Amino acid sequence: MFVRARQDPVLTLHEEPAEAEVVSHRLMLRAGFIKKLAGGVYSFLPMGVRALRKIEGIVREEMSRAGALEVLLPALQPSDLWERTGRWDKYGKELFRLSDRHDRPFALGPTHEEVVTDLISQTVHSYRQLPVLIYQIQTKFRDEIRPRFGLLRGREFVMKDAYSFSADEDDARRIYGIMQESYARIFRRIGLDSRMVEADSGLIGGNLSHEFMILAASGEDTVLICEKCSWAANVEKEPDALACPKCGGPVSSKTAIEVGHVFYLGHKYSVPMEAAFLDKEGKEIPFYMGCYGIGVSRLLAAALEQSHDEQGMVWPPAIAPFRVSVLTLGPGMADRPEVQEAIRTLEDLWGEDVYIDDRDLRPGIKFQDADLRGFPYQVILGERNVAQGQAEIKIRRSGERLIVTLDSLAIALSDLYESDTQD
RNA sequence: CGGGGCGUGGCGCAGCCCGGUAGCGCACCUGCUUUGGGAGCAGGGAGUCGGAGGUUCAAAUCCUCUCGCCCCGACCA
Repeated sequence: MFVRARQDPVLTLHEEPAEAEVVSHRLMLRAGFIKKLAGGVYSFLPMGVRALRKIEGIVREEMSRAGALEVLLPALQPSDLWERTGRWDKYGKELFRLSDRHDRPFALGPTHEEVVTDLISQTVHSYRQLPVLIYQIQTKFRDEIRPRFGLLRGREFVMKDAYSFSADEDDARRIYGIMQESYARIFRRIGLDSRMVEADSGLIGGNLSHEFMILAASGEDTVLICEKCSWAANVEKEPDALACPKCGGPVSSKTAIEVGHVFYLGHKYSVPMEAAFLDKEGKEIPFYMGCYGIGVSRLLAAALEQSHDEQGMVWPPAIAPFRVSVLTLGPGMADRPEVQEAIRTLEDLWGEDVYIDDRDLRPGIKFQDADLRGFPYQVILGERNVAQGQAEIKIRRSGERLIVTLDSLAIALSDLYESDTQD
C-alpha cells in the first residue's frame, strides 16, 4: 500500500531552525525527519525512520551475505561485566550509569564487547562451533562531552555492531578482511563515496583497525590521503606523516565523517573475561576476536552532507524515504480514474515506496516540499499533461524532466531506478 | 571543564539598555476567491516571557541563584 501525505501530520518548516549549524541537521529538522528531545537526543519522525530503515535493510542484506547472524543484545548491562574488563573505570563519564531499586549499578550500553563475550563464552565450548560471526542493530548510549551536529554526534544513536570469534589468529584476520569488503560494499550500495583508512584503536582496543570515512567539509576527523597510491590514514594514527609511508608520494589532508570502524581485537576481551573454547587436543584457548561497527543513524546525516543542494535534500535512491512522490495538482486530480489507475501501477511496482502528495494545496508548496525532502523522482500530474494521457517525471538530482504516457509511467520509473542504483 | 552566544505562542524574531495592560512575520483554524513553483482578503485560536528567589506600588525588563540549548576549544568512538 502506498503512503498518502495526509497520513503524516508532520509539517515542513519554511524557516531554518536556529539550533542547527550543519547542513544535514538543518535539512532534517526543516524537512520534518527528526525532532530534538534533549541535547544529542532525537525522535525519528515518519520520513526519518523510513530512510533509517532503508539503510538498515542494506546493512542486514550485506551482513547476511558476509555470513553474520543477527542477534539483539540488552542495552541495560550490569556493572560487574564492565568491571571484569576494567572498563567500568576506564570508560569514564561517557558511560551512562544508573542503579536499579536495590542500588545495583548498571550501564546503558555504549558498545557490546563485554556482553557479547560473556554470551559466547557461555554458549560456545568447542572449536567445532567456531567461527562465530554475529551482529545487531541497536540503540547505543554515550554521554558525549559535547553532542553536536544533530545525528552526527548524538548521545543516543543507532549502531550496527558485529563481533567475530575465531579459533586462531588467521581465521580472525580472514573475517576481518571479509568485513572490510562488506563495509565497502555497503557504502557503495547506499550511494556514498567512502574511503577506508588506517586508524587508531582508541578505547575499544586491539592493534589493527580501519575506519570508513565519508569525505565532507563538516567532518570532525582529518584523514591523510596519498595522492599516488591507495594509502590513507586517520591523522590520529599517523600524526607526523608528511609523505606516504608506503610509496613516498605526497599526502593531502581532508576532513571526513567516520561512519564505520573495524577492529582486530585478538585476546583483549577474551583473556580478562576468561572466554575460551577447547581445541582438538582438549586444550583451553581464548577466543580470537574482532568487532565491527557502523553508525547507522550517523550515516543518514553523512549521506545528506554529501548529497544536497540549494533546494534541499537529494537522497541517493537506495536510501530515500520514498522512491517517488506523486504530486497531484489541482482539486479533484487525485480522484480521476486515469490518475488512480496510474497510481495503482506504481503501487504494484514499488508498494510502500510510493508517496502520494494528494494534499489540497497550491502546486508551489508541493513542489517545494518534494524538492526539500529529496525524493529521487517526482511524478507530476497536472491538467495539461493528464488531459493528454501523460505525466511528467522530474529527476530530483539532475532537475531533468521527462514526459511519458500514463501507461508507461511505471516502466519509465523502474528503468530510471535500475540505472541509478547499479553498482 | 575553559571561552562565547542564546532561552518571549509550533518556527523565526522584536520588546529588555531607560520597569507601567506582551508584539511582528510565518505556520495553524473558519469563510470566500485562487490552483504548474511557498496566493489574496476578512475573521479567529494559541504565550505562567526557561525556573526559583529578591528589589519595587508595579518585573519579559533590575539583582541573585539555577536549569536548558547552540558554537569554539580540550577530550573521545
